[in-house]
Amino acid sequence: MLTDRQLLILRAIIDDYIQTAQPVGSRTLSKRDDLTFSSATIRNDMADLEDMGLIEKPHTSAGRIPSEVGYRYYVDHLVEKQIIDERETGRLEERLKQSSKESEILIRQAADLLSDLTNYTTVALGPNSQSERLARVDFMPLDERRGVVLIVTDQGHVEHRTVMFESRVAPEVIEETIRLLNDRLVGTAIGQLKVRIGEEVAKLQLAQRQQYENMMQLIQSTVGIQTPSSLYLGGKKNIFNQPEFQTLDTLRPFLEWIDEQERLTHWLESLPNREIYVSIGSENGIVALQNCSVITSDYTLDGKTFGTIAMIGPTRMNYRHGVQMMGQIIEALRRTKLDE
Amino acid sequence: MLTDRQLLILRAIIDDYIQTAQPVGSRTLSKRDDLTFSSATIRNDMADLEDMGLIEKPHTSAGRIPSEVGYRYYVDHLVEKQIIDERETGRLEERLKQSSKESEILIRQAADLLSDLTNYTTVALGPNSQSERLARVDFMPLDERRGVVLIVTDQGHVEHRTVMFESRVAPEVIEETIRLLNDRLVGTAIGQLKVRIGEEVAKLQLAQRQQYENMMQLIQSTVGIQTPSSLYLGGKKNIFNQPEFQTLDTLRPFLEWIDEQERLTHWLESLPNREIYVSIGSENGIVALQNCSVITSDYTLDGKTFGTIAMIGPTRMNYRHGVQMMGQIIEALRRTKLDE
DNA sequence: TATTAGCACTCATATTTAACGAGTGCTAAT
DNA sequence: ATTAGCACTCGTTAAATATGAGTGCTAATA
Repeated sequence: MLTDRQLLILRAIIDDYIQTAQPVGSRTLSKRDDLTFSSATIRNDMADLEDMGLIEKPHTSAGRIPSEVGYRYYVDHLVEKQIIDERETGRLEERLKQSSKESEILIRQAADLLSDLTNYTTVALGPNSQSERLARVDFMPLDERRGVVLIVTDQGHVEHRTVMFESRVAPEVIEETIRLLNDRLVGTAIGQLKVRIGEEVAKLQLAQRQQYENMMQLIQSTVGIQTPSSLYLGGKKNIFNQPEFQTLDTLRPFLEWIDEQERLTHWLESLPNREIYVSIGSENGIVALQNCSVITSDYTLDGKTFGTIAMIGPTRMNYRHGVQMMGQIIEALRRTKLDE
Repeated sequence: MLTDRQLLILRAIIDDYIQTAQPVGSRTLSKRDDLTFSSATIRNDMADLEDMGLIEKPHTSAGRIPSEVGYRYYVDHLVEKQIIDERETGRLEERLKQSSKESEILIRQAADLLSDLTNYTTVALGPNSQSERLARVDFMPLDERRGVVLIVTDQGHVEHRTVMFESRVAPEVIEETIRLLNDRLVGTAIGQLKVRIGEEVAKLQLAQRQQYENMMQLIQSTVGIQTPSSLYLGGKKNIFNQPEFQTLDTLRPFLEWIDEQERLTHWLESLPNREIYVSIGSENGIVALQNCSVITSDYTLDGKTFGTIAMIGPTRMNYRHGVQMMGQIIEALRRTKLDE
């Protein structure tokens, strides 16, 4: 168990280190207004904190830096649950409102806003259309042999794909197929469409089947291709200002990792669904991010579940401010109305 | 005017420097099989080449490196017009064919291929939809107050935008408006749509105008937003392997510049239309690219004018190979059929 | 018993100095 | 016209040294 003084010292070390990125020595601490003890006393406590694994020294004659365990303790015990600052949230909401009504643009704006506020890099993942429901299917012929299949979801997202016929298909067959699909499949989750179309084909009478099977299968193959959820990266440049990323050895893995859109998407999708969650250093299990911490959260837009947003900074990130800002943005997004 | 020997030496210096990234000394050159002269002789010619501004020395006791003027001379006089290697082009065509029939994906694939072949970074700009022509407009109601406007171009590109009504609009009015637009505007360049809709509104009879004006203006406002041409970046990582980008001072401006999608698009769009063009060092006028050379070219896909592709590497890039590969890729794209 | 002053010791970083060697330019010989 | 020879330049590397921030321990103090 930590004494009050040790707690005070731990907190001071982390706060100081977060600001300066330099190991913190006992003498520096003793000069702080909130620490009235001599450097020797502080040294003794520091030795204890080190024994407990909360802080460590880069080498004998340096000051101490927080260990990952230390950060964990700090985040869990010393970062007070933030209360939403109404004025600030209102201001953010206002800025979001001004940008656009399009959800896509709103998300981008939110990511940019968050990285501006914190000076860290932000990744925002849009809604995964797989879970949305079919509102309508339509088909537009382009010429004799090509056409566009349109899929509209209940959330107003539209996807389209150009298809090519093997041979000419009668317009009536197309029309009838589309009508059939609309009749039977509206309300189906997009992710299930492929299977459901297969089922519908199986249900067809033999006579119908010959007519519609080709067309249906064509559509089936197009909806099978899942469009990746939209991904947006904000404030990528910010990393250049972090002292721990001033060398290529650290910078390169980070940049290479963050540029791999697909992997990034999977990673965000695989995060456990929760409100704000902080992952410290190697906790995230990603080699390229071993010196980074991540604050993630699912967010809702206009009250509806939407996607995931993540803030990535060095392990030595300002957790207090980061968590606070993340909370504000999420709240602002939640309050933003898409229509009015 | 350059003597034959000076030409030989200039070429050797540049070839050598392109490979090693190290200043080239007279003794190194004299050991080459194609240079039979003594180091002293070479030194004399080097001094002349330096007087002419074709090469320069980083400091007194280093070898020589090519100047921008030198590279220019090299590219203009010493890089022979490449002849398309049929076998190689065929192989590239094959690899493109395998990836997809979707133009978007083909372009990405081409960019990736080009950067793999050269180890430089590639930027590809897709077609600018502004110049394509309207094939069809359609509207899909989502609910009482929202709907999706769909715009299909003659090239098969589809764009969609969600619109919100101020008040309820009768389905017949919507239908009629769409019919009107399709009747009158099919074939119009997308870039002109906004103006043309305005003209059509003006032509309406007073009675009609009251009915349709709102709806038309709503559509007008959506087509006014121009979607940016699709941009694709390939082989961004390659820059990390270039010795001239091993320091943050050089790396950072490059990465910051290349990540600015909008600026990149404008830059590519502003390039003069031509076949293969080489811009050396500061010639491109971009501060962040002052140590880079760029090989650009417009390309056609399936014979149709399509977009622009650019290859960015250090000034010390392998121009011969770069130009050759660019030629091959462009030819392969030209031959690729979109439908069959 | 808890705190603090004092001091020897450690070790990364900065500074200085010296040695090295790749490359040049010039001169004189071929 | 070409080349061998040589003094000179200057960036790079390595070793030697100095600096100083910070620690751990011990003994004095409240």
